[in-house]
Amino acid sequence: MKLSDFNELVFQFAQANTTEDITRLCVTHCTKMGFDNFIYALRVPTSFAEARIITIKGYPDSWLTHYFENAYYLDDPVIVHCKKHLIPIQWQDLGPVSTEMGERIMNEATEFGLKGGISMPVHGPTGEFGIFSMTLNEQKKMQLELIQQASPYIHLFAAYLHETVQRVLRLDVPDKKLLLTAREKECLRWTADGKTSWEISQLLNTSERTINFHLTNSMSKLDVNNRQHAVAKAVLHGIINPNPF
Amino acid sequence: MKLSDFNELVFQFAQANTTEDITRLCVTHCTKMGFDNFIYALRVPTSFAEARIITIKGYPDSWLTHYFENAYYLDDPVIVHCKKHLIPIQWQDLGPVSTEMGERIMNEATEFGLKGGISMPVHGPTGEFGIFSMTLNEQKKMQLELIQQASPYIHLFAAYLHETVQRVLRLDVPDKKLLLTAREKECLRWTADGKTSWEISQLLNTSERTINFHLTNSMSKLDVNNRQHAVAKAVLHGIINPNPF
DNA sequence: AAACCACCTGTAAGAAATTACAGGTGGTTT
DNA sequence: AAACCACCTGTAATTTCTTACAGGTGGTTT
Repeated sequence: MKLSDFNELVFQFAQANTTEDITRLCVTHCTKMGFDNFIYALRVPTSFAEARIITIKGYPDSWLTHYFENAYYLDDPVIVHCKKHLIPIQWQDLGPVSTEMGERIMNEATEFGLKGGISMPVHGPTGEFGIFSMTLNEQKKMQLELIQQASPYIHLFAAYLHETVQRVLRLDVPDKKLLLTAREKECLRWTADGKTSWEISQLLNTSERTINFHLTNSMSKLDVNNRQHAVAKAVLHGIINPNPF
Repeated sequence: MKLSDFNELVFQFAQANTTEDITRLCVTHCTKMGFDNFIYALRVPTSFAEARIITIKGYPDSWLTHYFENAYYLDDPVIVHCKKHLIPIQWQDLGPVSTEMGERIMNEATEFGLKGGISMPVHGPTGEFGIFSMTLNEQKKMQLELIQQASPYIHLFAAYLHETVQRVLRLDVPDKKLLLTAREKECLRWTADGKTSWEISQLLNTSERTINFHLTNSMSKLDVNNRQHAVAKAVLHGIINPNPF
C-alpha cells in the first residue's frame, strides 16, 4: 500500500458522516481489493446481560439470518480468534478447528457461498469489540495471494472504519449523567479491589460514614442498586481504570 | 510499505523469543524508519489498585526518570489521546494542549531531546493498554514527511509487537486457578448486572442458597473476599464478557 | 467399585451494605 | 449575599452478603 493510498483512505473516512457513507466506502475498498462481501459487526456493551450490536454490511442476508438464528457466534472459530488477538486471521489458517460445532459452522459458511476470507479484530478502550471480515464467494485462482495482500491493508482499514463508526454514531460522547467526582471514583476503585467501607476509610483517612456517602452518591449517579453493579458499569464506561494511568 | 516488507516484519516477530530479541527488532525498524528513539509501555492490569507495567525501550533514561518521578503519565496529552483512540497521534497534531500541565510536559520533552514523534495506542481484549512511540532527537529537514510515512507503518508494527510481547512473556496463558464452571460464570454475570442472590435464583429457576453456593465457590477460586472484587477480577481476566459473544 | 465433579439444598449467626433520618465546612459561581 | 458543590459526619432500622455447619443426585473418569 502506497502512502498516497493510505492518506486517501484516511481522508475518505474523515469525510464520512452517515452509516451509508461508511457502507459505500467499505463496498468500494472491498471491491478494489478483490473481495465480494464484507461485514463489520461491533459489540458495544451496555451491561453484562446485554450489548448493543451494530453492523455495517455487504453480506448475504441468508447466511446472516441462519447464523444468528442458530447462535453460531457462540462457537464461531473466527470469533474465538478475534477475542484473543489483535491481528487478522485468514480463514484458511484456522486449521483443524478444535470443536465439532466450529468445524460445522465453517463448512456451512462455504455452502452459503463464503469460500474464503480474512477477519480483523478491533478492540476498543472500554470493551467495544468489533470484527471486520472480507470474503470471497467463489474459489478463485490466486485466492491465497489475494487474501495475503489484504492482510496489512485490513489492519489499517479496520482501525479507521472503527474510529469513523464511533464518531458517526456518537459512541465516543461520554454521558453527562456519569460524571463522578474524584472522591467517588477513588472509592469505587478501592471497592473494585474488594475493600470494605471501613477499610477504605482507613486508606483515605476519613470515616466509614463518608465512604458510604460517596458510594451511595456514585450508585445514584450510575443509576444502579448495589456496589457490584456500580463497579461493573464504571468499568464498562471507562470511569475507573487500573492505576497508574 | 511493500507486501514483502510486511511479510518480513511478521516473520521476524514470529522468530523472536526473548525481550532482547524484541528490543533488537525495534531498534532495527526504528532506525530504518529514520527515528532515533522508541518506547513501548504496556499496562497489564492485575487489579484496580495496581497494574504491572512492562517496557521495551530505546529511550533517554534521563527523561523516563524525570517522567515517572513527576507522575507525568497522569496528564500526558499523548496518553489522553491513546486512551480514547485506536489510531496513532503525530505529536505536532496535539495542537493547543488543553491543560497547563499537558503543555508543560510536551515542552519539557523537547528540552530532554525529544523534538517530535508519533505514538500508537494498543488496546488488548482484557484491558491491556500499550503505547508504542517513536521519536526524533533533533529537528530534521523533512521531519514531517518522515513522521507521516511512519503513520501506516506504526499501525502494523505495534500490533505484531504487542502480540509478540504477549507470547514471549506468556501473558496470554490463562491461569488454571481461574477456571470457573458455566454456572459460576452465569451467576457472576448476573451479579455484575446488579442482581441480588434471590433475583438470580428466580432467573435461573433454583434456590437462593444455590446461587450463594456458586458465588462463594467463584470467590474462592478467584481468591477474593466479596462480590465487588469477584466481578472486577472476572472482568479484568476476561472470564465474563457482555453477551451475546 | 471408587473417586471425582458440577450441580443442588437447608439452617443459622455474624458482618457488611443499603436506605433514611439529620446536619456542618470551605471554596467557587452567580 | 445567596446558591451551589465537593466533601464530610452521626444514628438506626432493614436487607443482603458472608461464612460455617451438614447433606444429596447424576454423570464421567480412573
